[in-house]
Amino acid sequence: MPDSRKRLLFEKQARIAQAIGHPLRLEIIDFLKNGEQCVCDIAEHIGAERSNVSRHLGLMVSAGVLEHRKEGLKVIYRLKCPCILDFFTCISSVLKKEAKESSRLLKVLC
Amino acid sequence: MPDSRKRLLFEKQARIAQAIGHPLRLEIIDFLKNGEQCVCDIAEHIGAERSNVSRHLGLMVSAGVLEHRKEGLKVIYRLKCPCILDFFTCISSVLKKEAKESSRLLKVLC
DNA sequence: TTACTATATGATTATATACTCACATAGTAT
DNA sequence: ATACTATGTGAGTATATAATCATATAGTAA
Repeated sequence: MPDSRKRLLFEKQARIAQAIGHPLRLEIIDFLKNGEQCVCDIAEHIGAERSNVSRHLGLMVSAGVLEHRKEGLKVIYRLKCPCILDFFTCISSVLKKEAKESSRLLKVLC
Repeated sequence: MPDSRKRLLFEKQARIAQAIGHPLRLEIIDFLKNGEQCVCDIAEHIGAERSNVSRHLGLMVSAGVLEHRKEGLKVIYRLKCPCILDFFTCISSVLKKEAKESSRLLKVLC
């Protein structure tokens, strides 16, 4: 793979990682794992302003993480690919590794 | 799980996702998958300023993605957990999904 | 000691992101 | 038509991030 193409790929990948790299957005993704939801229900669930939630949703759509459809007045968002949930598994491995280290350190100190 | 604890978890997870959400940092992680490297070799490989690379590395260490050790003058960085590489698999799934859609759209247009 | 190398970091600037408020739009209901 | 609701977006502000340059530190070698 040529260098310029590789760089473009890293940029695309970074965009996706960035799109999920925010606590509210992760909470939204976690909420949507059980099925599609409209903006106002998402906003209520995570306890944030609708306009703010709307922006976060737009960002995730443009990053290719979510997709949406209209239903009357409401706009319904859903995960574009359930594979995005693998992120949680992957992140958990990193956090577990960290937690193990902390507990090991704690044992040495006590 | 109580709400405050859940929020804290999302923040920790977001920090990790953010730590890999940058093209240069992804390139560094990709470079380190084959083994540990010192700062200057990393900087040369990705073609960026050492001071800049040093900051990116520090950021990833504090997010728990990398760890480092000293060896003489050099500081050697490595992946703290190879599981971070699963991110690439996960991201690829999202990108593939997107690519499939684009090609389907293209077929309709031509 | 001095000279050199690798790395980290303070200070600065530029840019990006997050959030809020106010308003516009679109659909629904009366 | 008016009134209402859900959503999106412009404008502004605050904060975070990225990059660069200059400098400091730490180890090496002469």
